[in-house]
Amino acid sequence: VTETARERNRRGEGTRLRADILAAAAELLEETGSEQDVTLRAVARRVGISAPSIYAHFPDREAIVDAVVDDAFAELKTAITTAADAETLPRQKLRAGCAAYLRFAREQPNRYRLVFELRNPLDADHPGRTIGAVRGETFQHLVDTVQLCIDGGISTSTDAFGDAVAIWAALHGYATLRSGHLGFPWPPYEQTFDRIVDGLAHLTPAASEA
Amino acid sequence: VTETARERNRRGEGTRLRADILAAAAELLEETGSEQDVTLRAVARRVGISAPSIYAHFPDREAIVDAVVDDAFAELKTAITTAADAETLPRQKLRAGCAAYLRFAREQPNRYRLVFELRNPLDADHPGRTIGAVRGETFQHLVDTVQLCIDGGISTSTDAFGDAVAIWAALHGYATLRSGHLGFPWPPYEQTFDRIVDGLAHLTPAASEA
DNA sequence: TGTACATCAGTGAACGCGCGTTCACTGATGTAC
DNA sequence: TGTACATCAGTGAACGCGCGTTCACTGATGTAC
Repeated sequence: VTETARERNRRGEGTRLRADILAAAAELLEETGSEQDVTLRAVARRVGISAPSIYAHFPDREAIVDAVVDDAFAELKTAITTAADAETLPRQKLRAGCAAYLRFAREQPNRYRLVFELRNPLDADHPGRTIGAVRGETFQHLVDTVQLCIDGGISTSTDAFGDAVAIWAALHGYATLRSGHLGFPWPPYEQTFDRIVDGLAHLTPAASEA
Repeated sequence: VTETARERNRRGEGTRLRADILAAAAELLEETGSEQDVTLRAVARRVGISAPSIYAHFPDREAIVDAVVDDAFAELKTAITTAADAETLPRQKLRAGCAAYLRFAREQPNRYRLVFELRNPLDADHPGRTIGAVRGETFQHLVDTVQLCIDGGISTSTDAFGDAVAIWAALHGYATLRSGHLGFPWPPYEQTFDRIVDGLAHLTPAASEA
């Protein structure tokens, strides 16, 4: 698979290559589904450069994958908060945020998986790789939204944090199983979504909303 | 890492090596966490044989991993059904089965992950690898147990299948996230378990049970 | 305006490695007579 | 009971491959004077 050679960057535009490398790595990851298949040489081939050129922008192969993960998580956070902020009612904020989460996982299943599964933030082999602040903030956003529902009287929950954990787990499991087991007779998408979000957030029926 | 050489099998006991290979592969998988690290040579090293010896028992490297997956799933199914069958009340059957599922995932997280994530039964590259009958039967066991709860009047659900899907997704998500994100401030184990099972199966409070 | 030159954005060849797989083989084990 | 031999359970060396990484390099681009 030979890619078209790319034009050499002009002076001072060396950072453009960095973005190209990241984009190629993300594509490669999404196509192969395996972090280990995102090889330095494969990335270079896709970008249209020689392999050593990558070392001007990343210290080693791992750093590329780390950067892809950081990018992906930032994108996920933006998708969630943007969707939630567009709504005003607590119930709709919660549902919109969760829907955005699932949409990201559905549209880029392998990139999603990498973020949550392959790159264990507490990987024993990589102690420096800690759970990013972005992750904490994103989860906190879910907790806050559940709390909004409680305060708004549309959730009978008494523990926003505990419910947020259950919702996150259920959404994550649904997203990964659904994209992985394509032959399973999945019920309509909305139905399972409703069961998970409404049920685990202890939402009262929608009709009761002011 | 040199392993102790093993004794040569006596005649007619060639199949014992097959079992040793499988056990070594399963261990290796559990330790490394990556299917791709279960190399033919690494397995051979661990068993204490030369690499080519494996070809007497498996046609290629992939076949070893496939066999590990089949073994693991059979084990998981047995764990679930055994736990559920030991109970008589529908509520306890459901809870015991789900608890056994989570226990398996907790004790052998990487083997569990391989079964549900890495080895997509509908992998486009391996069309012959279909979702085994064992998988269908195991999920059906969950559906049946939820139905038992409905029939026994301790669940207000009207759709055992749909609820089983949600429960499976939530358990799977909880299992994988919890074993992967060790730094997260997880609530007590039982609490999340209760939220997921009782909530998604629409169980009535335990006190109402006859 | 012309030109020497420093710098930048890369390249090409090479290294050692572990891998899956093949091939021809070996030596202990059991069996036929 | 003794022995020739077929079979079984493996082995050791070798292959070609793609990998991450290193090294010395090149040639276009911009700039100082």
